[in-house]
Amino acid sequence: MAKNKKKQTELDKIVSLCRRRGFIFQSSEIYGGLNGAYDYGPLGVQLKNNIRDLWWKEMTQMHDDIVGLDASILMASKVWEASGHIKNFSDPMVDCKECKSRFRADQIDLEAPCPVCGSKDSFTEPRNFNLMFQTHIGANSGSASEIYLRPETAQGIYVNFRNVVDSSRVQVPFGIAQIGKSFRNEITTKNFIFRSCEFEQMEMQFFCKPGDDEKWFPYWREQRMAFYEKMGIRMDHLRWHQHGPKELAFYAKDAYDIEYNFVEPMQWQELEGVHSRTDYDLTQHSKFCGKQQDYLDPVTHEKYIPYVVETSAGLTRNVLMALCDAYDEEVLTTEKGEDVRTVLHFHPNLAPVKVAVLPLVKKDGIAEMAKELELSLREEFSTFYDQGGAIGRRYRRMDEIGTPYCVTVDYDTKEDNTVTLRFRDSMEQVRIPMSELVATIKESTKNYKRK
RNA sequence: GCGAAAGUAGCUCAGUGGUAGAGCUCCACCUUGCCAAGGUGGAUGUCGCGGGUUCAAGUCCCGUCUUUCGCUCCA
Repeated sequence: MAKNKKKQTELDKIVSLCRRRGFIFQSSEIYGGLNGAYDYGPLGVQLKNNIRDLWWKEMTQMHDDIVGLDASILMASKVWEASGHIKNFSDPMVDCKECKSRFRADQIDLEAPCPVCGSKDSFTEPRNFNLMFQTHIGANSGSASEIYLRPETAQGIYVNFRNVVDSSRVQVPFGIAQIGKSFRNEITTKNFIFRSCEFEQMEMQFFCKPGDDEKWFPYWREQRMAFYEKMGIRMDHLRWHQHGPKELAFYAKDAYDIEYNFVEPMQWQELEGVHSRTDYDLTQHSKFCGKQQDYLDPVTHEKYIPYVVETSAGLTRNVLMALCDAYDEEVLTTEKGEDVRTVLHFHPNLAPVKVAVLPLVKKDGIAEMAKELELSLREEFSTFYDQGGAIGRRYRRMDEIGTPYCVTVDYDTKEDNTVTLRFRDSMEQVRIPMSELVATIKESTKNYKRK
């Protein structure tokens, strides 16, 4: 009978909103659901695509020293041997038979008593947990055909380093950007889409001369943080976390994470990593494939294996961050009493629906006029037309999915071709000629500042 | 994967072995001249899934899947 009466956390509310309004659903829900996998609904996929497009534009279009790539998810198993994933992603684990606690075999003394319950000789034999998804390529399932779904996108870039250098007329220093899915057999999935088995990464590997990484590493840290400011994220919710010696991966020279202060109960969690990876990856691939993955400087004729500065952001995590950052419940005092307005303060560039067109009433040709206006705006913006229910109710529905602009057509529109433009954050409205709508919305988007 | 708790309409929940419920949402029509909750009508469920006990199971038992919290891990 003891019901789960724990109060709903901020994250619970966001999960609920995502489901209710069609942002994010659990995978395979009609079959009871699949742990750690999520489906993006009509609004969710648009939000995700908007973030993805902003990142891609920022990294490739705005930096002429970065080129794009889309590598295959399936790669030769040798890639993962070279990268160290096969060795390092298989953590041998032991369980205590008494208290059922689980430990990494390499992190505890197997001869000592269990650190949790103190039982002696209670550990199971170490067992491997490979965090990489494994499958077989080809019809035969022999060990020769064993293959993995990539656990990170970075290796797809490293193994194409020579291809890009040989075909693109790029010169070091330059970067390769890639967006794509990665897969990890996480033991525990947690916090909604924050950690899932299938996730999307937005990565850029910047190749530079050894030593120059000292310059590029701070440069990219600054660039990446500036990106979030452009996205309209509240900057007091972002911070840097530098990896201490113990956190640092064995190959990394230095590593910073951008952390975001997610809503309760998550708080500060990693959003993106900016890591200095030295020549580790290219050196490893040189060894394993037998071909030097090096670079010949056409000017100085120096030959070297470049150092790498990596920016690696989770697209999936960015979606959750955008939702958390935007989510707000405003208490409004109206004539009818107190009213709570749920609103997503997305930057207009992120909002899945940018402009809603609403007829004030359905009759007297108002609806037809509004529909026509909506059609004319489609070329410029993602639009939504809604004629159902009271006008205030329709505004609130748009607030809840983060639509920044609502355009209302009324009787005056028939007379003088003006419409009301209503702003989501301030709830203010201005009366403008229809002909100025596109320019006004674009201008407002450009100057958008999160309250 | 281990331990604990939970799963009933799109959402929040009531229903303690005897015909499946409420409020909100949603849809249609009316009303509505700019910020939710006005009127009338309507739709929605293999009570997570599978098995068992019983004349009878949403309710009791077992398994399973999912969710939440801890352990472990992490872009």
